[in-house]
Amino acid sequence: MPPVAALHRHHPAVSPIAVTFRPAPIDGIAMLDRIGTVVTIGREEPLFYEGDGAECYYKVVKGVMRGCTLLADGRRHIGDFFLAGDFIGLDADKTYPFTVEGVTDATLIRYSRRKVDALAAQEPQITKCLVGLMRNGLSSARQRMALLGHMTAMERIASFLLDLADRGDNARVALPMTRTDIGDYLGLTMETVSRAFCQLKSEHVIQQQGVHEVAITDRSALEELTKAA
Amino acid sequence: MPPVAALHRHHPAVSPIAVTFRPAPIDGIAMLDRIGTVVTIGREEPLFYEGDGAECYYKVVKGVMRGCTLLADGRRHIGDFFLAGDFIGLDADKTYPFTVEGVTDATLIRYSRRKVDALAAQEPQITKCLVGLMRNGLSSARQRMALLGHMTAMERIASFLLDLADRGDNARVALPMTRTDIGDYLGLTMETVSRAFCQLKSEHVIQQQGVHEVAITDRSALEELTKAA
DNA sequence: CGCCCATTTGAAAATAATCAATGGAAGTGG
DNA sequence: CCACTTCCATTGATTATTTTCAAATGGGCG
Repeated sequence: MPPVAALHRHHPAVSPIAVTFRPAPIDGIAMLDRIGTVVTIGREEPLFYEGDGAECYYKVVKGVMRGCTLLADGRRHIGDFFLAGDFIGLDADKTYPFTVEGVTDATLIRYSRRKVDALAAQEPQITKCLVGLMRNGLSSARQRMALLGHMTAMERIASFLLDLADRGDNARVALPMTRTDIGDYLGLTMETVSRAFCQLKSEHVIQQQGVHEVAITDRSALEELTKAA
Repeated sequence: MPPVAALHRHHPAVSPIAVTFRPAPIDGIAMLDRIGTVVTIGREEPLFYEGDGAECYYKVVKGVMRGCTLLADGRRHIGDFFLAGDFIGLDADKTYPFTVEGVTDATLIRYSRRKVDALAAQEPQITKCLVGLMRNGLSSARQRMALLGHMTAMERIASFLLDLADRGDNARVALPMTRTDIGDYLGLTMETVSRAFCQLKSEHVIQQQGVHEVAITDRSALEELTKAA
């Protein structure tokens, strides 16, 4: 149930307070898009590195990105997968706290933070909107902590699949990332991830169309597995 | 290294933009305090429950609070310990996403959200301040995910102790919460927590003055143990 | 002073990690 | 277009860590 990616979900349209007359109420994100520019990133290509000056926000339009940090002992932690609609960088202070790379080829919109701040100063809707996105990020972070702290391998995988299912073609789930990526995201090894998938397959809960796509054939069974959270 | 509690740290004084003349620049939090009221909570007493309408923010003045959720299988997850200076409820949308209870007797300041919003509409500093606090929350949530996903029991305990040490009397650490609380916070069982403490004690890394206070005698050893993150 | 609850300690069981080898798919270069 | 190479995924066996179950200890509070 914990949403896969943090800073997304255009939350239920902000109530349009008509301070000045305007042809139609404009959503905060729509306003942002006016100052955005398009960026494309290739598979395994970095968008920015941990420690880089955080000068921009990004929104994923197409493809999947991952945010990861290298731990002191060489292990890699994936903090988030960013799917279409997700925002990247809202939580950065002066510098980005993690590296972001393309899991697939991807298209993003880049928003200069300077410009966003300027716009936000005029349009309180923008700020409201960004704060809402951050709230969502905190909410999903909280759920993921419960997952990482208290769930078994199978429960984590089940949650992960349901999250992805809820964000796309319910039932047909794309898994563009590697098993290692999934492991680094869920706090498991690649082998454990693989075994969990195989078990779900053998129990006819999912079907696999190649390694990077699964069909959920028994959603309720998956939901049962996440009952721990 | 992951900060124990999320929404705190009066961040480096916001640059005072003198829009109108004012005797002295007033920090966002100081402005907030004017509309706050004091609340006291006893040990094991709830401040609010998960699902309650989120009508207030709180700041801890004295004592320790915990934010917890009950998982579907009966297990309990502690999302955060809130220490003096920490804010509670900033991440709530319509309702509080977790129950908050006193670990010790505690004193808090309650801020009506309605009033805060009204004040924030006039004073952009307030919003900046709140956004900064949320950013800190996201930052610590991220670090805690890495901890829960990738660290061993001993590494988690070491991180936890260092976090607490960094927030108080460096070296003399108060542990008002039970071993079970710590376990529910770190994703471990009470027994594992106890064993880790005992091992640290036997290795002369810490000393115990009763169950609820430890003295760090070898900080660098603790830091070494967290090298995984 | 005695009871109760949290903590500590011990032993057994379960879960996931690690080590190791095989299988397969995608991409490269001839 | 095919063969080769490389990387990723799967599978198996073993090991390590943590949980679970159980019992004993000890401190704090009435």
